[in-house]
Amino acid sequence: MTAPAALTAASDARSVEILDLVRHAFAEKGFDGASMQDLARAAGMSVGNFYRYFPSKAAIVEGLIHRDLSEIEATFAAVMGSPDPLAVLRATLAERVNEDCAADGQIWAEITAAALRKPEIGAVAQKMEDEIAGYMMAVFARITGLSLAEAHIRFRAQATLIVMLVKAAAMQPAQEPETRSNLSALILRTIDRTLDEVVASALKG
Amino acid sequence: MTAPAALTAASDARSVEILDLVRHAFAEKGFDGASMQDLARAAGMSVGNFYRYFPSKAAIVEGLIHRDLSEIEATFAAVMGSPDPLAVLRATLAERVNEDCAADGQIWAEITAAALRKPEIGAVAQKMEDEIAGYMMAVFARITGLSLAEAHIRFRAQATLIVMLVKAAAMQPAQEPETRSNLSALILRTIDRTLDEVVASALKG
DNA sequence: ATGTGCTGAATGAACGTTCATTCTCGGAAT
DNA sequence: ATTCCGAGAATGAACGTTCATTCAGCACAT
Repeated sequence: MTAPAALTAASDARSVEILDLVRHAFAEKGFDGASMQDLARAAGMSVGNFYRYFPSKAAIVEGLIHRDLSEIEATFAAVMGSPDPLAVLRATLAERVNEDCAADGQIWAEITAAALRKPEIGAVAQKMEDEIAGYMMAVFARITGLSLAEAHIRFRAQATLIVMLVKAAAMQPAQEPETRSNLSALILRTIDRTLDEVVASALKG
Repeated sequence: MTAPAALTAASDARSVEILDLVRHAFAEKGFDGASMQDLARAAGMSVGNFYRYFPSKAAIVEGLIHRDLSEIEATFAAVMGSPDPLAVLRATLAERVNEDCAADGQIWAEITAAALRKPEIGAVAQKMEDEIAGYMMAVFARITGLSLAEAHIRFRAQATLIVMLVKAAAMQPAQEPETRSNLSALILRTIDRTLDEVVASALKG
């Protein structure tokens, strides 16, 4: 039983490598715009071999989403593991909003559009956003001392808004540095206010 | 000279009709996903004739953007023309955030993605967002009594954030009605707070 | 007859996907 | 030490489809 397991593990590791190589090409040309030939070339292999790792184009998008999700999962694990989760959450969000990652924005824009268009991708993307909101609400529960269920009832909108803001910030096109930094600052202030509201609402209610 | 002008005018009117017919098909299949055959069928005409109105796919996207922009222009004209611009602006934004127009969200997602990918579309989209922000800043100048130039310096980020929030709200996927209305309410509260900040900042400084 | 507006079949390129084939190479047999 | 084997990695040509774009020809008004 070790042989097949090892094989799958090796293949999975390779898939992750391929996803990293392919990501840029996908972001640049879009879901329908990037051909399998393009993607195979980006991965440094032939078309046929490429199909051994991803049986379809949609599978690549799903792979990219899962990869992003597992990164975010790790981030939230760090947040939850820290002694001051709220501060770490704030810092993490600040970093994400301030970093000028055009590539991430491009691919998120593609995924957002594809999610609204193709139901199979929409389902995966929806699940991802739900899980992120779930992590965020878990942090809220931890901060406020409320139960997870209570936090889900009270703070779902806040969690969704924050995710939405981070996504929207990443999808913003390139601008003059000053304009951009003013906007980033305002977005961060908005996020901070929303977090303040979560804390305050818990103290009151 | 009247003949060509009339022809162009008639052709422009027809183009607008076609854009309305085509919009839905474009939103459903995306920029690369929608074929010229699809679009011609949606417009109720032959492929060849369709090319007489739009010589390329990018031209259609530009047309859609211009059409949206002129609608928004009219909306802002109404805002500026009213005796209480701030109240009308608030009401207009509330309406836009609450209306569940999945079609608009889909096409905005497509345009956002295409804008990040194709520079020619990005330029047009950027110009559109700049103009919208410009209208909003004009409203801010009117409300606060500041000069247009001063409003541009002070409130560009606020204007951009509000546009961003409205766009993001439209691009949100379908959800349970309660979740959705909670989110809409929070987004509106965030917009209102941003507008409050504009007013307050003007009183202070 | 002449001009005009429109059609939809034709064209060649490019698409996603498949598959017959070749290459690579670690270890079993000699 | 040499040969051979087989399994999985990799190839790229081929398939049927669909794409954007063009244009010869039709109907109809003048």
